[in-house]
Amino acid sequence: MPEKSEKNGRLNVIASLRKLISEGVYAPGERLKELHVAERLQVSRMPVRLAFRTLEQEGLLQKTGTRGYVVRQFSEEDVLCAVEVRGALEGLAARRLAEKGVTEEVDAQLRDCLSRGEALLEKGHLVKADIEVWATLNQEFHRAIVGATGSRVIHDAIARNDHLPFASADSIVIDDAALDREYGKLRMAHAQHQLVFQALSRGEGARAEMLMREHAYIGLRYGTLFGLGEVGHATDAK
Amino acid sequence: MPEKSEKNGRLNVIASLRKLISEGVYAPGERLKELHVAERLQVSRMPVRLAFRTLEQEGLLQKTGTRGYVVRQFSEEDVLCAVEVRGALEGLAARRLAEKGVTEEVDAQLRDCLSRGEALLEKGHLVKADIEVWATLNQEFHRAIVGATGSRVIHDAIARNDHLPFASADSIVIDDAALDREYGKLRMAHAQHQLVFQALSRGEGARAEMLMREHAYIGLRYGTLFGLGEVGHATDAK
DNA sequence: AACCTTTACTTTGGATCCAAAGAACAATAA
DNA sequence: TTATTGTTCTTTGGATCCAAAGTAAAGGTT
Repeated sequence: MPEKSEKNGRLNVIASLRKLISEGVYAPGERLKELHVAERLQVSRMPVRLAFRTLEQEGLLQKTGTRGYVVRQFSEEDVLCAVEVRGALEGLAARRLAEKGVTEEVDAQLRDCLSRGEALLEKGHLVKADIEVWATLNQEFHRAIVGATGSRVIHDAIARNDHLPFASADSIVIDDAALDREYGKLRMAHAQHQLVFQALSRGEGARAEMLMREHAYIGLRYGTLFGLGEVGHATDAK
Repeated sequence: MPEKSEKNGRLNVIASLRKLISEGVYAPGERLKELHVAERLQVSRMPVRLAFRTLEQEGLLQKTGTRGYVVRQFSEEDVLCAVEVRGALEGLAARRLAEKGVTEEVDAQLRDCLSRGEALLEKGHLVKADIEVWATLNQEFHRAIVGATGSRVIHDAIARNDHLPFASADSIVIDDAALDREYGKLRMAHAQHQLVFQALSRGEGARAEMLMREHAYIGLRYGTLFGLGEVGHATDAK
């Protein structure tokens, strides 16, 4: 049972349902009934209906022709496509930012992200908590760039495509081998961030775009990056 | 008062509201109240609430911090961004299709669109009805390409970004000068379609992508294309 | 007279009730 | 025995009611 918001004691039905789906409680392909979900979340059917509609537009649910919703299932190709879509859009954002010029504030933000990433790398290895640190860091870096373009249209377009279940970092299994892989992936991602930052600073729009598009592929599990096997979950949040 | 659906006598609240907004009945920046809209459309507040949520995700409405929704207003830069977003995504679709290879069925579809475009051009001038013919034709061409990629993820990403009010062709003023401009624009668009088709047929992915991205800009009013003045409405639907 | 507090009203979000559409099942006829 | 039709039940969509939160206004106090 998901916890309610402290602020008003209300349950965020959308978030809860999204969680249930990404946890696999509602399996891909499964039919979702309003009443069933409502009872499970202890709310009435109305907020569930609203949530269904939202999640449909996010792409998590699919309206069946006749009636009702079904949990959408994603193929490996879907994952790759989602990554490419994100790359295309963030690439667009990067190009615009480079052409527009990086303000001092954004420059400082990005530099901060990079130095924090540097600090993480210097330790030479990762512990479990570092994963979360990196996720936040990475998110900040990307958000800063997208935000700095100043275009809500682009920002929203990216946000709208960032709801697929494999875009969450929750499902990483953390053992030593995984930490090693993560470390390698982190090194790569950090290097790419540096390059993107360089291109942005120099105002090299086309290069910034290209680098950002390439960078998106790191969302696929590192180690399977070049073979594209086993791409069930990406870990490069946002 | 919008007409109800013949099928079940029900009113499509989302479509009606979208129409009201694009017609300017609800002006950009205006606060939208559930009750007010409900009374205007002669429905209860519930479907309006559903519609608000949908239209918010489409980007037509904006949730204000405190409460309520506001009709979103789009700047000229927003229009340009939306065009570039579409270009980026359709470019992606075109590249994928080229790399995957065009099936005979899709090849036939595209050829059909091209020959119908050719027929339209051969007349040497346009009449009012031709505008609609071209709009359909153009839509078919783009839909065929996006559909042929076989990726719902990409398809949906494009669909989600195709709801902005300026993406509709309704607002073209049709006088002789406008028809002349449309004819010129049509020639250009047709030529671009031909090039895209060529690249697709040859399996030239990068080129197809580039051409498609460029083609997106024709969504801005032709004649103001190079100066980017007066870009309030685009006419290249879908 | 200005500011703070309290109260009333506006507006949104949630719950329950009702109607209609679709699906499943059963019964009857061929 | 199978197919078709009618009936019942499930499930969704809409309407109305209720509660809570936020806003505005009015009155009191300093």
